[in-house]
Amino acid sequence: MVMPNAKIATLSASPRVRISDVADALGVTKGTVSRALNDYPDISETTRRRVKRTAEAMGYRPLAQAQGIRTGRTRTLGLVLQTDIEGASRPFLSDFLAGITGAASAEFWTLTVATSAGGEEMLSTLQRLVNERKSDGFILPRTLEDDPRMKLLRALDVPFVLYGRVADPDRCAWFDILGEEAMRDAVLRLAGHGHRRIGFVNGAAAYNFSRLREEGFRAGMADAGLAVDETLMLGEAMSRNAGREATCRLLRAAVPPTAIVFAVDLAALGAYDAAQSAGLAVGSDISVISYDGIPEGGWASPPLTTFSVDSRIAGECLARLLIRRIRGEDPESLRETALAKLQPGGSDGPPGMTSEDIAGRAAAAGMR
Amino acid sequence: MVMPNAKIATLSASPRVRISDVADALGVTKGTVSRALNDYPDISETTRRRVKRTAEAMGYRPLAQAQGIRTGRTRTLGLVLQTDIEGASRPFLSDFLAGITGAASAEFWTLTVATSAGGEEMLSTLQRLVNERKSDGFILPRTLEDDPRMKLLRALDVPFVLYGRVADPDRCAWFDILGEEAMRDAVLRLAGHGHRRIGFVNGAAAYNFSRLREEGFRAGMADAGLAVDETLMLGEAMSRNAGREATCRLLRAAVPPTAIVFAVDLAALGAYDAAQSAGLAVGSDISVISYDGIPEGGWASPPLTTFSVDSRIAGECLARLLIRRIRGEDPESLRETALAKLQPGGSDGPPGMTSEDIAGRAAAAGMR
DNA sequence: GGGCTTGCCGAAACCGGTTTCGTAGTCGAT
DNA sequence: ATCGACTACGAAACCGGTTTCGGCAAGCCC
Repeated sequence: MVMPNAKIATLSASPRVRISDVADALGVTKGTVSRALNDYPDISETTRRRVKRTAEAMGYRPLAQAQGIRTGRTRTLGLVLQTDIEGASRPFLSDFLAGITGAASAEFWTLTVATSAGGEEMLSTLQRLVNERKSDGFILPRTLEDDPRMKLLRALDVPFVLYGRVADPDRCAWFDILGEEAMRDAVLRLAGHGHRRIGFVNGAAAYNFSRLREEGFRAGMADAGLAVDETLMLGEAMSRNAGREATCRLLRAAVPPTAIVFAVDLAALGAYDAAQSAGLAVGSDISVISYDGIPEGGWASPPLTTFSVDSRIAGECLARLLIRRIRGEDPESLRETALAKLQPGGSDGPPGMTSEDIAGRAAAAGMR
Repeated sequence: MVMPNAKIATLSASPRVRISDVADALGVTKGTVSRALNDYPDISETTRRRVKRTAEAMGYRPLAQAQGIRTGRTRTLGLVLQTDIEGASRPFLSDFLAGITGAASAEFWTLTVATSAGGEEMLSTLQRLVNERKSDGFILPRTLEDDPRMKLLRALDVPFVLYGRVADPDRCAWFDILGEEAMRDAVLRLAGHGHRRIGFVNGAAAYNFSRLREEGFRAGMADAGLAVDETLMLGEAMSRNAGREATCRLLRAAVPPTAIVFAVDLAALGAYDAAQSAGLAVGSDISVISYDGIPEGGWASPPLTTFSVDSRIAGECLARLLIRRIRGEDPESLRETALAKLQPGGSDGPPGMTSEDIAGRAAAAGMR
C-alpha cells in the first residue's frame, strides 16, 4: 500500500513540468526550448540535442491546449458517429475505437468523439467541432458516393481521411478494405465447389462500397466463366430482415440460385431465417458466403463463411494517415488498402440440391 | 449550388468571434465581458445583460482550450473503454456514446475517448489524460467492487461518476440501473408461471452489479416463498460459452431447475445452445429470463425475455451528473437510478416439463 | 462636508506555449 | 583590419481567454 500511494502523491503533488522549467534548467529561454523541440532550423544541433535530452529527462510534455491557442492545433482527431443507422458498424465500434486511440496515443494525440443523426445535423456537428477547434481533422467512416461531409470539410479547409474510397478520388486521403477482391474470391470459391448459379445481395447503393462489391462479384463471375443473371442481383439489404426478404425473393425465382453471395453479414444472417422457413439447410442445401466478420456470424449454426474485416487495424491506419495529413502531407500519397480475410465457416460447400429442388422446397413452404 | 457554398464560405471566411470583438463592440474591456459571461458578482446587472445579449447576438463562443490554459478546465468529459473484455458492453456502446455526447454537447461540452487494456495500463491511461489535461473528469463504466480507477482519480483530485454503484458509497457520484429489482421481478414472473425450482447464473463476481443481482434474485425467491438451492447458484458467466457451460451444469443437477434466471443476456444465449444439445425447447420445456436487452436476444428464437437497459439514457444521465460534479456539486447529491424495462419474449412460460423429465433429456443427450 | 465604504469597471498581469524581431558573435572574403 | 553574411539565440509580442489589482464615483454615516 505504501509504494503506489507514494507514487500517486508525488505525481499529483508536482503540478506539471512547464516549458519554462525546462528552459530554466538549461539556462536558456523558453523560446529556444520551443524551437529546439519543434525542429526549427535556426537552432544549433548541439543545443537541439541538449534540449531534447533534458526535456525527455524531466518528463516534459507540452500542453496541447496551450499550443493550440497559438497554432490552432491541439493534436486531436475527430470522429462523428452516425446514430440513426441500422446495426452494422456497431459490433466493430469498440475495436475501431481501440485502433484509432491506440495509434493516436502512440504519438500523443487524442480522439474526440461526437454523435449525430445524418443529414444536416451531421454537417452542423462537424461545423461546431471545427469552429470550437475541438479537433484538427476528421475520420469519416462509411463513405458515401459524393459525400457531403467531404464537401463541407474541404470548404472549411479542414483535413480528413475517408474510411472507404470515393468515386472522385481527387485530393482525398483514404483507407479501405478491398471488398471487391473478397466478393471476387467468394464467387471463385463457390464456383470451385461446383456452383454455377449464384445470386448476389448487395448493401445500400448510397454507399460507395456497394458499387465496388458488385463489381467484384461480376468480376468473379467473369473469371469463373459464369453468366450473371440480372434477376438474381438484389440490393439495399443492410439488416437481417432485409436479408431474409431478399433471400426469399431469390428462392422464389423461376430458377433459384444454389449459392448466394452477400455484401453484408447482417443480411446474410437473414438468409438463415429464410432458409429455415423454406426447410433448407444452409451449408448443404444452399451455400452462403458473406462479408464483414461480425461475431454473430461465428455463433450461427453453421458458422457463417465470411470475409472478415479487422476494424482495429482499420482504425490504426486511419489514425496514422490522418495525423500525417494534418501535418501537411499530400493527400494523394496517403492512401492505403488491405484485404479482408477469409474466415471459413460451414455455410458454404458443394451444391447439395439442384435449383429445381430448391424451387420445390420454397414452393412447398408457401413462398409461392 | 450557390446558396450552401455562399454560406460555407462566409463561415470559413469569418475566422471567429473573439472575446475582444465583443468587448470592442460594447466599448468595454475583455475583462468585463469575461466576468459578465461567467457571472462574477462585481458586475452590474445592467452590464451583465447587455454583454450577454450582444455576445449571443454576435455568436460568440469562448474557445475551450483558451479558457483551459488559465482555468485548467476545457469542458471535456473523459471515457476510457476497456478493450480486453468479452463482448458484453459492445452492442450498447454506440447508444451509450450517443447519450453521453448528446447531453454533453447540449452544454457545449465534448467527449474524449481513450481505450486501454485493464490493470495497470488503465491507470496509466487515466494518468496521462489527467496530466495532459485532456479531460476534466471521467465516466467510469463497469464499476468494480473497490475500483482502482476510483482510488487513483480520488488521489489526483479529479472528478468522476460511476456507472454502477459501489460497496463503499462515500463521496461517490453514480448512475445505475436497479438490476436487483429486475432479478426480483424475473423470479416473481417465473413463480407466477408456476415454476418452483429456479436456477441462477450470475456474472463475474468482480463486478459490483453481480452482488446486487444475486441479492435481487434471493429477494425474489423469498418474496415468492421459494427456497434457494445453493447448488443451482452459479456465476462468472459473461459470455455465450460460459452461459452454455453453466446451463449444462444446471441440467446435469440431480434435480434440475425448470427455469433459469441469467444476470447477463450473452450468457442466456448460451442457454439456447445448451438446451438445443439436450433436446429441450427454450420457452416451453425450460424457461429463461435474463438481463441487458442486447439486440441478439430479440433475434433468437424464441426471442429472449429480458430486462433491457437503455444505454442512451444512461449515457445522458452520466454526462449530466459528471458535468455537475465538475462544476463543484456535492457528490452525495449526484446519484440517480433507473429501472430496467421488461421486454417480454418467448423464452419464458409455464413449466412444460418436470425436473425429472428434464434430467432424463439431459442424460439421454449424453450430458451425464 | 469630510472620511469611509461599496459597487463597478479599466488596466494589466497571467496561463503555457509559439513566433517574430533584433542583435551579439563568428566566419570568410577583400 | 574592415565589412557583410550567417548563425544561433535572447527579448518580447502574441494567441484568447481569466483573474488580480487598483481606482473612480456614488452612497453612507456622523
